[in-house]
Amino acid sequence: MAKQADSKTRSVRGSRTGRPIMVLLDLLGRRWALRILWELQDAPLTSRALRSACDEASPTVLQARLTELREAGFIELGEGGGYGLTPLGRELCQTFMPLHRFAERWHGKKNA
Amino acid sequence: MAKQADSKTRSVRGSRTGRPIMVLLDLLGRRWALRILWELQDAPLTSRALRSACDEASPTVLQARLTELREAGFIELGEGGGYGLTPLGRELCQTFMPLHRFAERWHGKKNA
DNA sequence: TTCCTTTGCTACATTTATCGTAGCAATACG
DNA sequence: CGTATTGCTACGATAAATGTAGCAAAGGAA
Repeated sequence: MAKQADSKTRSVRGSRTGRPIMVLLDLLGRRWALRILWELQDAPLTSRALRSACDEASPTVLQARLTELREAGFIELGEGGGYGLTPLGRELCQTFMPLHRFAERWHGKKNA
Repeated sequence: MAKQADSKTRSVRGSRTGRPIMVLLDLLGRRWALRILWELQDAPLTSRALRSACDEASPTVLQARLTELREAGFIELGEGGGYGLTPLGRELCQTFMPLHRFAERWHGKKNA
């Protein structure tokens, strides 16, 4: 019931050095990855609720990102269903929290 | 000598709400976007040096990201050539700095 | 001038990623 | 049984990224 691309054979894509920061930047630089983490900050969401939160992004990509982020240890699938951040994932999101304030100021400057 | 896609007609892609944070997450969630900002942190780089720093990514995408990040006001093309962060871009990078430490710890936990 | 190098940037064909719609199996309720 | 959820997948169409090659402009030498 799973495809679950082999994380050993799958190349890192865009980061041939293997340096952790590059691997991370590459992983987070995929479509919807940052957004997914962002949407899970407040509370766990079911796959379908997450899809709604992400502007009805196609389930194909969402599922792909979900699998990747799960393999990375940032999110997990709860027992009663629904995706949530792991402690590690929560740490990661803390790093991006200031981004919100930045985005607001940035938007202001653009329309200045 | 430029194409410079019209930033008024181009849709936001993946963020139909228009909320600044979503626009930002979408912009940064494109291939090589985060990496480019990261590589420019230390010092300005020429387009070719940047390409080398980014594992020889294709100049097509790099040029696309460069244009987008420039329109966003995060980077700029210096007079004597070479791309560098704007003050705003530097602020943005400050947000991602802690990511480096996180990446190291993350890599450690993965191979635990 | 001519030659050589480097700059930012582009063309084009191929490959990969994502989209959008539909639907599956499993589970749970009635 | 039906009906509604859950996570997840198939598949054809479209958009994005790759890899190789090359352009025009600018700056040195000679």
